[in-house]
Amino acid sequence: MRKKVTLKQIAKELDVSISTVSKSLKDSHEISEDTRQKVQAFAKLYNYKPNNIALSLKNKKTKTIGIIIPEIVHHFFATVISGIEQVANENGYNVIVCLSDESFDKEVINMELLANGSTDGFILSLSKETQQKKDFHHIQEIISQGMPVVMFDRVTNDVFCDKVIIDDQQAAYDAIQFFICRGFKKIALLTTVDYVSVGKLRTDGYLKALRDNGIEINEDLIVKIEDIDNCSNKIESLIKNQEFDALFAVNELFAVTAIKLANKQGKKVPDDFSVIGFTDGIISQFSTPSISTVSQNGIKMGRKAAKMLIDRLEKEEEDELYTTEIIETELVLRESTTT
Amino acid sequence: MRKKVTLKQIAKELDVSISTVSKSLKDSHEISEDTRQKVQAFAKLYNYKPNNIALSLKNKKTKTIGIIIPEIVHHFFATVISGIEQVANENGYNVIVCLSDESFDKEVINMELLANGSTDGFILSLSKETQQKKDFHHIQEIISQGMPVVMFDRVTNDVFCDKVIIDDQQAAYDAIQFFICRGFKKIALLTTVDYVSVGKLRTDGYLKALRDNGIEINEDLIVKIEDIDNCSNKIESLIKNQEFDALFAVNELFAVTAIKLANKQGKKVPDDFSVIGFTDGIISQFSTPSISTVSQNGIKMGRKAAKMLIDRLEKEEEDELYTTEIIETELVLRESTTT
DNA sequence: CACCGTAGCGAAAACGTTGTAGTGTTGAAA
DNA sequence: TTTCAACACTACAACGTTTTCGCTACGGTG
Repeated sequence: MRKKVTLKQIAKELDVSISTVSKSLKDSHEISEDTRQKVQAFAKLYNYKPNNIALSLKNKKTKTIGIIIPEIVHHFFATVISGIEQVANENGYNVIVCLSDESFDKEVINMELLANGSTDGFILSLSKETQQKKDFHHIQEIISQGMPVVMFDRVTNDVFCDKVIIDDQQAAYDAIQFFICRGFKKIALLTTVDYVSVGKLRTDGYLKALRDNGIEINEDLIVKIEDIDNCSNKIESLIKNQEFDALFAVNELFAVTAIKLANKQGKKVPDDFSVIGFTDGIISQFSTPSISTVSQNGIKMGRKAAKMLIDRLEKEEEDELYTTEIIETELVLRESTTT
Repeated sequence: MRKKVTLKQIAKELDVSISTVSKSLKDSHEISEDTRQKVQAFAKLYNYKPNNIALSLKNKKTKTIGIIIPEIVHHFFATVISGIEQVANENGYNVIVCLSDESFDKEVINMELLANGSTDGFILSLSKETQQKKDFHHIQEIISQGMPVVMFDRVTNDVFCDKVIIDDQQAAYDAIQFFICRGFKKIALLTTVDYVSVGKLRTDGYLKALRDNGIEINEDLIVKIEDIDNCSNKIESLIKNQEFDALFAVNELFAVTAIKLANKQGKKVPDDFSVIGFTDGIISQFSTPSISTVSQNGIKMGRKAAKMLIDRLEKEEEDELYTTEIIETELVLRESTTT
């Protein structure tokens, strides 16, 4: 086994001081041509690479970004990570990923763990439980220690930091507006319970669009789903008992589930009603019919978030001017809407 | 801004030595009750937490696992990460994720970067390019430095280390056997080019099953796809020009694409032909018809891989006895196969 | 009074690195 | 002959932690 070689070992072997080795490898002009070459040759031979941990300790910089997300088995979050990783990589940063599993405690523990020297900053999306509790002291604490934080998608106004979001309300509004322009008036909504910030915003957009067009809001057409795993009966009863010509779902899982349940009842999308979902994931793309959707562009969100964080990390004077970037969404039309 | 407090600062503040502070916080009996309490109270007040980097440097352990995968926007890999993270978390480890983007160079660079002190070990799945080049020196190098490596899914026999795989050949064999038992004899295959190890193995399983059942192999029914983005014409011509009653695809993307293209030509799955895919991803679950598939259980693979790595990390005597764990697969039957 | 055990604390080394501040030698200018 | 700059190199501190070893003072024992 060939263990990693250190400066000290090289120094000992060549009978020079550690400083000389360090400087030689950095091509310092303080060191004679001769010694430099000797050291460099030796270092190359033994494949010397500086120890990151030692560098981190010395420089008080880890070149590592901490990512805290609710879960990774979720196409949107995976794309965001992908975007973050791209920019991180371009700038010589690594990413360390922690999953909160939608749990407040895990979110807190993970953040505190990473904050003790492991990362230079955070990019995070709040867990459901955190959003419900509205307890953000762990994030406040970390920010107050001077560690930059960028929040994305599931954010809160209670914390001052950089944020990257989409305009959820506007995006939902646009989707509904699209329906209305197509002549649909009875528009159903599949949404989450209100404490999920993005669900709430998308619901607001739905409501606003209806109101702006003078369409009466029918509470019977609005289904709020707490748990995706047993929502079937609620959706089924909507499809069976209510009359509507279009359906807007705040995520693609709701959308595809609705389509499947409609099929079971002999109703066809888009013939019997049109569907627009949210989040441009794999499901929307590959389901039959493929689903029209509000595309969130996770890659772009991730890239933007990483850029904001790194920008803040690399300029020394820290300003308190936090910005909120809004990533534009796009209505991607597919087979689930009639044209 | 309240910067993180260090032992030194506490020591100075309380006018004792650093050692005393350290020992007090560790409840050492060397320190008087009085001093201990004073120090602990102060530390709590200022929310002292030991610096991970300093600990890593001292202990030569980072409690971090490096994960190198081809891409993250891929349900299977995401589930594996999720599994790894679970076990890592249970054992006080963090995970640092690097994406190779299927590029050999990125794989090498990322590994070398992380190997310089950032991680205690690696869990990795080979990039396509690496499999093609068959160049594994970067992995060998890291293993020879005494850093444990666990490979999963896309592995190679040329490297000696722990591995977690599924029995790709057997799984494919079983799927084909299932078709044959149902009376299907003309079975088409959508697979990858041969250098992708898992694609090759699954193809082998297909061939073996046919041979074992005395069914002649018809090369016209085998389509090898290099690039998913422009494979449509190949698949279309298969569906149009060849006659077959069942189709086996080595991943779910191929499977769903085939179904969609069949629909376009007025053929229906499973009425015109049955389909079995590979990888139990979201697509298979939610497409219409939902797709029967060989489930890989990424979570289990991830958990197993993490367990193997951590086991090796936590026992000091290092043995050279590497094992290869085989995660059992499961044939999940859905709507794309007739019963 | 000499010796010893011990309670309570501190000094210092170590992990691997970098950068600043020396140190000693040489050769040339004054 | 003295002075001084240039050269080539080394010592040391620092990052934050843990741990071993050592020191001091005090009380008890013979």
